[in-house]
This record gives sequence, C-alpha cells and structure tokens, in this order.
Amino acid sequence: MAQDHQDTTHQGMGGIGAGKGSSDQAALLSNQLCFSIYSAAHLFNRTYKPLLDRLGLTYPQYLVMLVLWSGDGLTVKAIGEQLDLDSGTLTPLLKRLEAAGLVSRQRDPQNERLVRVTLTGAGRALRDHLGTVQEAILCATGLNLDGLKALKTQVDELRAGLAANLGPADRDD
Amino acid sequence: MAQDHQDTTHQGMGGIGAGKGSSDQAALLSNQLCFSIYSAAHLFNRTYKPLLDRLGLTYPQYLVMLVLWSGDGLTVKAIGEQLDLDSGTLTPLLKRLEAAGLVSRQRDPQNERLVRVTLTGAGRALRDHLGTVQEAILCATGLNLDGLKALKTQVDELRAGLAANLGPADRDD
DNA sequence: CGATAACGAATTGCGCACAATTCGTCAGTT
DNA sequence: AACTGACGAATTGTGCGCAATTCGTTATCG
Repeated sequence: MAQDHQDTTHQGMGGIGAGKGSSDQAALLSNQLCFSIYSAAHLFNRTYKPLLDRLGLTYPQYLVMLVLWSGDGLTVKAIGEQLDLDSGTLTPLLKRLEAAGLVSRQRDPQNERLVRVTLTGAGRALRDHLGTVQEAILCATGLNLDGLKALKTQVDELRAGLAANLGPADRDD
Repeated sequence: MAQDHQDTTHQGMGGIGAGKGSSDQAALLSNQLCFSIYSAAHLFNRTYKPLLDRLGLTYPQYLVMLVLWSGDGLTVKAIGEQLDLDSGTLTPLLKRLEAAGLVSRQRDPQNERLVRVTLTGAGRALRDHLGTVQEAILCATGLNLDGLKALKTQVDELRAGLAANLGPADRDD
C-alpha cells in the first residue's frame, strides 16, 4: 500500500475498495482510529475499576468528584459543562453520590431552579486517595511524560475538530 | 475544616504531592489523558449517530457489522475477541441485529455450544453505505492522513500498555 | 464407561450515556 | 398582575458495558 499523503479531496466517492486515491485510505484510517479510541476508553475504565472500587466510586463518579474537589458548590449544569454530560446522566449519578454520603444536593434559595452540589466531610476526605489512583494509572499507561503530553495534545486536537463539526452541523431533517 | 481550596493552579497540596516531584505532573497528565480519551469516544459516538441512524445501527452494532463484512459466519466468541466485548454485551446486541433482519443466529450442528452469526442479504447490502459513513467521519475529524496515522499509532501504543497491565495483574481481592 | 472439569452463550443486575419529554421556576412583555 | 417564553432539573425509555451466575454441551480423566 502506497503511503502518499496530503490529499484533502474526498468528494462523492462511494465504496471502499474502489481503488481511488489516498482519501480512501484516510477514510479507513479514521474508522480504525475511532475504534482505537473506543477501545482505549474501555481499557482505561477497566484499569480504573479495581482502584476506584476501593473508594466505592465508578469512573464517571470519580470525574464528578474531581470537578467538585476543584470547585465545590457547583450546579448540576456547571458540572455537566465541564464533563460534557447532561442532567439525564448526572441526576441519578449525583443521587448515588448523595446516598453514599459524599455530596449533598439542595436547591439554591436565590434561584429555585438551580441544584447546588456540595461535598460532605467524607467527600472531601476521599481526596486523600487521589494521588494513589493517579500514580497507578500513570504506571498502567506505560508512557513517560513526553509521551503523555504528545498524545494528550493530539487527542485534544481531535476533540476540537469533532466538536467543531458537531456544533454548527447538529441538524437533522 | 477551613480548607476552601479555591486554588486550581496547584494540585499538590492535600495528599497528592506527598511523594515525588516530576512524576506528580505525569500522574496528573495521565488523569487528563484518560478524560480526553473518554470525551473523544463520546464525541465520536455523537458524530456517528446521525450517520448510523439512517442505517438503523448504533455504533457498537456498526462495529459488529464491520467484523462480519470482513468475515461471515463467526461465532459470538470470535466477534467478541475482535471487539473486546463479552457475551453479556453481544448476545442482546446480536438479537437486535437479528430482529432488524441483518443477521441470523444459529447453533453450529458440529458443536452445539457455538452460535454462528451469518449476514442476511439485507445485512450484506448495508455495506454499500460504508464508504459514505467513513468519508463523513474522516471529514469530521479535521485531520489529514499523517495526523490520523500518528494519532492512531500512539493510541495503539497506549492500548498495548494498558492491556499489558491488565493481563498479568487482573487480580482483585 | 461415568464423574467431572472446561467451554460458549445466555441471563441477571447495576450504572452510565443520551434523546425526548415533563415540571417548576424565573424573566420579559404587555 | 397575567401571559409567554426561556431556563434548569428531573423523568422516561433504549442501548451499551461488564461482573457474576446459570445452563447446556463437549472434552478429559480415573
């Protein structure tokens, strides 16, 4: 397979093995890249699971705790904006964190539409285990500082591209 | 407890930075990298959704169809090995594909433990839309061939690292 | 042989993720 | 003040993803 690059003309050619230019190869690669990301997310989740099980958290719950550790008393919407999650996901998740005694949820008296999420003492105390978890994850990646930086930079570029494509063209007919 | 902690530029105050120097930064980065991957996977899913809705597929269903398009008549286990999914995920998914008329599931007469999944005519016909989907995804990434290759290579290295760490040390107590 | 272990799917239960809808609250208009 | 629209959360319903268990089949060993 030839490795000719920088082709940006991919218009209206259907079919996979049609023997076209390099855009077919790029299209196939984008497919494979998506699966690699999908698979890596699952592998990360499995890596986190035994660590977070000891804290009684799932990975999405851990993400919410990270947000609250860096800024307590946020609304559901504010948490959702940082994590890109909506109330349909967060409301039941926060209820579980509340049932676990890690946060409290109460309506803002100034604006009854808002629900403010506040850490309890137990929620704040869990932060002591953060370092241990992060160290274990770092070790599991098998990457060094440079590798981590390079990969995160590229993934964030990809995220920006995908988000830009979703934003202006989020229409269906 | 008078710890307001409105400082977000440092992370090594509480119990995080109790140990070492530069590995703290790496540990934090690995945390952020995981979120970037997690978030990118969701963005990919949202990008695929309007495209696959027209085919009546979800993204995991699309992955299964990709596997079957490149090798029909596979067992549930064989599909699961390619996608890293187990029967708890695949069995209901395959039943939905069967209900949609895209595949058929039947026990292997030679070995009644195996369930072979075969494409129907409609399942084979769906393959005609593959090119269109791939082109749209390629465009949405905003990456060129070099960027795709570089990113996929690094994500696959990360996957290998995580998988190597899961395999030998998949113990819980 | 017959008991037993291993195997492959299916099932159960829990927790996301997300679209779509509902509900109470607040803001702007007349 | 009543009407209207926007807003933030909660709710409903579908589909993963995975651990744990169950069930029928096959292979192995004494």
